Amino acid sequence: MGLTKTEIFTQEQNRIADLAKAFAHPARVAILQLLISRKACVCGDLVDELELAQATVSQHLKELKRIGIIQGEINPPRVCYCINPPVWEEAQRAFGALFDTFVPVTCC
Amino acid sequence: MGLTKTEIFTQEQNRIADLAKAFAHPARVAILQLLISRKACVCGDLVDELELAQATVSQHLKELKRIGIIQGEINPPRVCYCINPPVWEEAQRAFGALFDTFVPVTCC
DNA sequence: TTTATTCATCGTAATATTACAATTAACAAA
DNA sequence: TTTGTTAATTGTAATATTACGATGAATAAA
Repeated sequence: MGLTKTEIFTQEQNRIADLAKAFAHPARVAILQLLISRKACVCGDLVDELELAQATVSQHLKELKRIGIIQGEINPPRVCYCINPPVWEEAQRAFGALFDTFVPVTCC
Repeated sequence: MGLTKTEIFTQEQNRIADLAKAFAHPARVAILQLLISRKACVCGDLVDELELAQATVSQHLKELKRIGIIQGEINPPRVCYCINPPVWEEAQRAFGALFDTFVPVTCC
């Protein structure tokens, strides 16, 4: 099918899954890392850094914007992207909390 | 295409993306949470808990095993699953490090 | 006005993912 | 040996994702 049954999961589970998607492709990891390392918001030189077509980079940026973890400021003819702190911190908290719920136990 | 160009990314970026995939579907998040909450390793009652067909659950378990974040112990006719601590901690470290590299700056 | 630059969007092709029914495999118990 | 139970695997259908060329929109500069 390829169609996730979101209705049978909690809102939290669906949100975590969505936030994880921001990191679930190496190109998006690379984009996020670039946006962080160049403290100033990088624009389309992402295309130069990544060996991907401009349309492909734009598509990944769109997905990151949909999730909310980055924001873009139009500054014609350029667009300036950067991490969106509230959502970044939301992800940090959500994953941090999830990771912390596991306490190693002898098992199986 | 649907075919990720893994060769143009670093090993670290590809690994983070792979680890993120463990959390990038709400069913897998639910499975991981169940494996954690029932400290004893749950087996196929995952199928009862999740409103998903057995084959679907098995497929998600296979993906989680591929990533390495869970392990299964065959205990016929049952299989006992649990979190694989080293990989869980690898993910915790990897995401923790990534989250910490971002320091909020005024931007755009 | 024309031209150049940057980036989003559209269209398209190929592969991946999600989901499930049906089957198979592996074993315990009768 | 036969039967029952559990879970993996297979086959299949439908949707999603990834990637890119081409086009379009928006604006600055000439």
